[in-house]
Amino acid sequence: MERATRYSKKREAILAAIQSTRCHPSAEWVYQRLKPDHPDLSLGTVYRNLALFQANGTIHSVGVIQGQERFDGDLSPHSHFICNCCGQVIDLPGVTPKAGQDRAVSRQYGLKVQHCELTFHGLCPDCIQQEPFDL
Amino acid sequence: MERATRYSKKREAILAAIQSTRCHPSAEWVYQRLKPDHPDLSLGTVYRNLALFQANGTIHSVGVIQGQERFDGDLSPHSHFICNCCGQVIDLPGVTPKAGQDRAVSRQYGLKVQHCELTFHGLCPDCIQQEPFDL
DNA sequence: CCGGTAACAAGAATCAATACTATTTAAGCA
DNA sequence: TGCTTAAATAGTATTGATTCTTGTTACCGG
Repeated sequence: MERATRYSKKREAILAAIQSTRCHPSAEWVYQRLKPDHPDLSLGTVYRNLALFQANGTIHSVGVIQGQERFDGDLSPHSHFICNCCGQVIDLPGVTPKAGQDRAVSRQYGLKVQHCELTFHGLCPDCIQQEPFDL
Repeated sequence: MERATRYSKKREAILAAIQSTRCHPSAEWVYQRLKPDHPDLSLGTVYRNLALFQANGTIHSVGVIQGQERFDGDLSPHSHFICNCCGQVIDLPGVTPKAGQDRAVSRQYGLKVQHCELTFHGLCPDCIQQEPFDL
């Protein structure tokens, strides 16, 4: 009684788009990116497939930034920095939570931890320059 | 040339509502909570003041969960667990990132880290029971 | 080739969040 | 206390990301 997932060219293109960029795209970004090669692509299809990829763990959500959900196709352990000013997301490879912390939390609180994320917020190099005064 | 911030009974009530609960409320929750005592409260006022509190660091955002932004009036260092099933947020007091990691990231990447958060995702005790099969 | 169904496009609907405008009210001062 | 004025608000309209609906297309097994 498995729900089959058929092959689809659009779905493949959507996944490829996410996995081939480091910019942590939104649904709209993916849509605009694929539009030229897939003129009949629908925004709804992008949303549907992003949800699908997220559900089966193929991609992760970085969270909602300035009103739009942002995704990440890089599953290697790393953290993110999010600029409070421009909304840019920067990868922080090698930056991770304490080892075993997820398991410790699961045990201590009776939870089933499936994912753990460490996120930093502040100003990116570009925005630091444009902010003459502090904070 | 400072922009004065006048006293406002509604604003005080909104802050009190957030600080007096452990449920990490949304704007809508605060609105419904205060409605009985403040029949003429406007949802816009709730949003405006939540943004104000967030801007001056009186409250923090937990992030957007199931389409609604959730807030936290507890500024003590702690982390959160978010249930992927019911959206409940559970406090994890004492659970923190590695000490000094924010400063290390700032230095290493030339960023200005203002805030750092560690978040766990998975199933809460209630939802574990209702999920007979894994994940 | 045919029937069943996943995937899809297009557009409508939803709804959290924001913007707008007229009104109310806090705060300083005579 | 009464006056002034700009912040704060209520109420309503609007926005915009996301989801849903409907009818169509295309893949797959038989």
